[in-house]
Amino acid sequence: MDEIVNTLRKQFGHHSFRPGQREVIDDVLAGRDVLAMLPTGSGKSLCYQLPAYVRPGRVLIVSPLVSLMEDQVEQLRRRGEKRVIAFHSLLDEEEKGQALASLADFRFIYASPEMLQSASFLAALRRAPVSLFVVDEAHCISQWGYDFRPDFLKLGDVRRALGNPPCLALTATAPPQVRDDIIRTLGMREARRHIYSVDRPNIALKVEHCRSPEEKAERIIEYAQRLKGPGIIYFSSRQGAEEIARRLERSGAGRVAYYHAGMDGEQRLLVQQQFLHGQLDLVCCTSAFGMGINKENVRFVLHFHMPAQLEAYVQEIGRAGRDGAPSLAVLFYADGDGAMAQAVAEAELPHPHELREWFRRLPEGAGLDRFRVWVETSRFTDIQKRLLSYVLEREQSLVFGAPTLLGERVAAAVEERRRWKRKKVREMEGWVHELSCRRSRLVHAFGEELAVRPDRCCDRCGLSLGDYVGRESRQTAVFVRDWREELWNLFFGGRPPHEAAK
DNA sequence: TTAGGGTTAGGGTTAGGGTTAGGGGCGGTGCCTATCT
Repeated sequence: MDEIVNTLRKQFGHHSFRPGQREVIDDVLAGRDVLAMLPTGSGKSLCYQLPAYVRPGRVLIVSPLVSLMEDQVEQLRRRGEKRVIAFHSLLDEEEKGQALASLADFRFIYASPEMLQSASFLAALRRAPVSLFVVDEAHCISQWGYDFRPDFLKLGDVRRALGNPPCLALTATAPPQVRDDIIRTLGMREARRHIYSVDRPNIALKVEHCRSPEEKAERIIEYAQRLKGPGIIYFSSRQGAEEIARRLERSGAGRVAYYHAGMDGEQRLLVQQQFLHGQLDLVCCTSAFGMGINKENVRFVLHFHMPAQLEAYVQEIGRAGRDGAPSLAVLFYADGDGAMAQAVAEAELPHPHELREWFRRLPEGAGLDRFRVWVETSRFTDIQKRLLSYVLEREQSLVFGAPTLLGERVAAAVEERRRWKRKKVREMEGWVHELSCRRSRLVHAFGEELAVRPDRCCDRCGLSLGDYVGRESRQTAVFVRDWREELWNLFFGGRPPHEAAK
């Protein structure tokens, strides 16, 4: 038996690979740069975890969310791996110092792109060389890097600073343009691409046109009351999510909660845990409820608002039906939703005239440091400031003595981003107004042709909702457990021994 | 002599009151660090 299969059994307790894993692992072990697009729930993390047991050296995993890093660390520790650490802001100074001093002892090092901008962290990584550079959820490079979190775009420089170790980029949803962008940004050479379909045949697709937001609200409540749960309802505003959650609760649609980034961390964690453990039927949320929500049996995903791009839509409906059972995705659309999606998407981009005006007022002959101070003290929003700082840094080669020229450059970069976002919204709207099969249109946007059309495909192919209706599994009251049982479950999982014997 | 009640100081934790800036509904996504009663 070969060494790789042996490691799979010994370390992970599996007897065979899922589609794609073996091919990716072989290329990683051969030291090639790899871009892997594997469907959600296909075991992407195995693609870098297994090679770490076959080859010596350290694996650096760049991850977009602290909660994702923590999940992975916990999973590895449960499997008996002690040589694992996550670097993020929740680590206190002492822990951080100790870990930096003994970095060479770790096998898996998780970090955010922001942390990788820290000079001391990079220096420690250079002393304890990285043998594999992994970027998890690599589509964030394109989706967030150009405005929201520019440090994603600096990952190529980070990799270079670490001596260009082999690179593995992992994602579940990246259209061809985004794949090229990931490869370019990370400076991958002759990258092997392992691309699997984004299509999820067990999720039926439907769009409902409504005349007004109120009509949408009523329809959503009707659906939520009748459909088999559990389900997720997405909104583009926090207020909308809270409001509909309250109406749903009053209407007796089951156990409902809302979730968005405006809540404190503890509340968010509680809702997430309750949903995961089957104590909630419905979550009304913004896009904050996303990565890291791994629940097998979500039966439907509804959209009150249209997301600003197809990739986001695919990611959000992809939280349904991970167990493979029939599931439903319905998007509710009213005139003007496209404009809202655009407004939300563009809010973080500064207006071109505002930008030109700001640059016009700057004195001539200043260096990068002074520009930084001006950006900090300007009236742009925090996110706009970050975008400005990034573009300024990128244009360093330009003569800083000519603010108007620099202003034109920055304004042009921002305009390009605005055009890209508009194109994305138009593509999403095009899908909403599609007259023939929605599934083929969706996979087409990802550069695929639809091979097999499932029986329950989409509303354009004739879809009966009867299969998704029924509430027999829905509980009406919250099941309150004994506190001893609750505590036991929190600490050890399951029920206490004397309870289990009953 | 001893059990039991009361008092006090000191350490640790948490909830929420107080202060400030900026003024009109207007949307979403998260890292990080350094400050506070």
